[in-house]
Amino acid sequence: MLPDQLSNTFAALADPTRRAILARLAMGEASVKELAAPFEMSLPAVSKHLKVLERARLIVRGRSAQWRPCRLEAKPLAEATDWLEHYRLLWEQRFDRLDDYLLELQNNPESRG
Amino acid sequence: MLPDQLSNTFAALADPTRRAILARLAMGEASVKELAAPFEMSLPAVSKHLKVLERARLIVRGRSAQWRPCRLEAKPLAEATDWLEHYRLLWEQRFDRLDDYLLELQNNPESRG
DNA sequence: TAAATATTAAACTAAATGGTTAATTAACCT
DNA sequence: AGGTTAATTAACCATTTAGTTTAATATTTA
Repeated sequence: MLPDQLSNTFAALADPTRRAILARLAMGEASVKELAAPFEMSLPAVSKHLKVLERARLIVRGRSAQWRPCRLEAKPLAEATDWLEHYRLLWEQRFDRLDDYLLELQNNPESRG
Repeated sequence: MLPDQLSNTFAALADPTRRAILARLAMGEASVKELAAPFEMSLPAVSKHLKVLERARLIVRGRSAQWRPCRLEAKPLAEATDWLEHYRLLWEQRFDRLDDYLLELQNNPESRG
């Protein structure tokens, strides 16, 4: 299946290096070298991670002399957050109902059925 | 790198079939066959998706005769949501600051620098 | 023009993913 | 015991992923 935006976003988030890069970019633009600094892996490896983030549209890259500064793109991340938030509500509803049931059971054990 | 919980969670979410399964499970427990029904793929394929969800601890499986009902496990999903929410705040802060700056620039163009 | 810096491309490898079909296990029902 | 239903395992395949090292490209600076 050709992956949709949401799948690409979650796949991009499924790697600690890429999440750290996004966290850094939340502080503002940075060059590839700056982004690579905290990691032990090679520069091409970081470059590949950036390409993954770019293909998933989580970052955009500018150009300034020999640097290619990266900038966060918030929208797809917001969509992923929304998806999770939406289902969070459903799960919590379910747990609320379960809580209600357990509470009712305590107060009125005969209502069980 | 051996993947952490958060990476496993996002990786599990990076597939539309698995997200649909989670959405279904938000409505309540279901058997493998029930979960497989909406999809065109084979049962073993769905079984594998469930194994991915189980390994990522997004679901737990019970046992009842020949059925193995699946149930949603909310906690890791909540952690993923929290991660995104946390950074959502940072991004939005940044955009707020940018808005402020652009607004100030309009009102007082000489403040640029 | 030549050297240095920043970044990507190429070629390779090992492991993981997502799917298939066929066979197997486990529990139920006659 | 034998058949049916539910689900997993096994064996296989193609593609993707995450990393490596080496080489190439682009831009600034001396």
